Amino acid sequence: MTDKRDILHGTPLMAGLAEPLVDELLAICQQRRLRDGEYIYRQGEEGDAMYGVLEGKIRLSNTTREGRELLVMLVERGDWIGEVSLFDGAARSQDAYALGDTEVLRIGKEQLDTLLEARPELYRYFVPMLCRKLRLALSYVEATALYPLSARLARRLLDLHQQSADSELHFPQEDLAKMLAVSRQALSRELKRLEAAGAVAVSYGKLRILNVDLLCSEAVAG
Amino acid sequence: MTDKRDILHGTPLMAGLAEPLVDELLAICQQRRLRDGEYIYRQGEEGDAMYGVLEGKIRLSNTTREGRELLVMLVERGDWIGEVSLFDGAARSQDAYALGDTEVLRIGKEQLDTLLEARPELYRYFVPMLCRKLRLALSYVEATALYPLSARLARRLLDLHQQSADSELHFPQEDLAKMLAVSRQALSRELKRLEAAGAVAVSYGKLRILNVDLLCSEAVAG
DNA sequence: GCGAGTCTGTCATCGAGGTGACAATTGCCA
DNA sequence: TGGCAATTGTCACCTCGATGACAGACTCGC
Repeated sequence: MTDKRDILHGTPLMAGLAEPLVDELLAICQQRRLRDGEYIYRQGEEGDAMYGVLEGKIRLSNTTREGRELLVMLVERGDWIGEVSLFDGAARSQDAYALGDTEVLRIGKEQLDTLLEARPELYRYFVPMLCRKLRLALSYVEATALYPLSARLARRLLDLHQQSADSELHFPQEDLAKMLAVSRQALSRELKRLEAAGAVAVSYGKLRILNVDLLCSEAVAG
Repeated sequence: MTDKRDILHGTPLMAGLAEPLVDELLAICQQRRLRDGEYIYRQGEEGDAMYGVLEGKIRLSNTTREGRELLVMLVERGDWIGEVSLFDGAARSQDAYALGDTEVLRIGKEQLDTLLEARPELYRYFVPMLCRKLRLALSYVEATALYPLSARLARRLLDLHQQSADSELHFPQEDLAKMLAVSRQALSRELKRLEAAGAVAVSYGKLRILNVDLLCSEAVAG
């Protein structure tokens, strides 16, 4: 229970939420356990709830009819997803599914609406969260449109490095490729380049950031 | 003055704002006239105000050191920009400059903060606005990553068609190319294709949407 | 310790779209 | 009306990254 509490007013979103509000939020949360690969929602569905990650990871992705996939975001402990559909009433814009066994908090639309009605001051705590996501999305738009793979990779590595506050990134190159929407082969080539330059160390199923400054200079090289 | 009033609680954002709040917002707005090409702010600067368009257009764009430009958004009457930097305190993520003679409302950071302090219920009206921008940005990320130029163009034309509620789009192909971050030549070729198919009519400095259904089918074609 | 499945490195081939160049067209203004 | 700048159409050439194929490396479970 202190667990849930930490999630709610720790980490990025809802930071600084007043204690009584945390309680009221906790009161409308249901805890749910998901098995690896289990879907939370799918693109195009109605949005009936938002979810916060307690433990494990959630993949947010878009997939084309032909099966090409874009990994929009790896959602980790303390992040919330699905709130946009609750606010604007429009359909889910991505698929969301668990990566490994995962524990989430679920807040249903009705309960949230009721709480927001009673406590409109809660709205303000969603603002920083939306701003953060908007900035992230805009930076992806910019990077994809204007910079070559080498720079985009460096940027993304820096993002991931900062986000997880860990120099070890644990996922296959395939996933990183899907984040950048490039082929695994092209990604592998770029990683080798970065490794040769001493910026990262690549090994089976993970990679380590060695030199942040080097990555920064790669990130701006045109 | 009724003018400003209409902008504030008309069009997409802050719709449904209660009358007294509109008054208080109007009270902290300064009206400003901009000449063609005049910059409102530049990428990397501190954000000290947000702006709403009364008349004319604002271009939001990212530019690389080498001069390649991405036209993130054409901001029109009733839209607001620059609010994200006020909320999160981080730097401007795009350049913003007037396209033609333009009239804007400016709300300074201090005044907004004061008003938000006094009237925290105002926060909730920013939420739909942020959601809308986030969805738009995510749809661009998705489209750029997963779909070929032909589909992205069709989607963008549909977006612009809906946004301006006008079947005539008045800007050179060069601008449309910068929105999609492709070369003018490639865009021209695609437009010719669409014209041959009867979806649009292309002429000097403008184009007309003729067949929305046709564009829709282009938009999903892999 | 062995085999199956996963992950990584590398190659040849191909296509979408960038680049540079140039002609044709249109609008605008003197 | 004539000239100039902006816009558009089109072409040849090139580059980046996709694709498909395959071999080697690593893990994990039996």
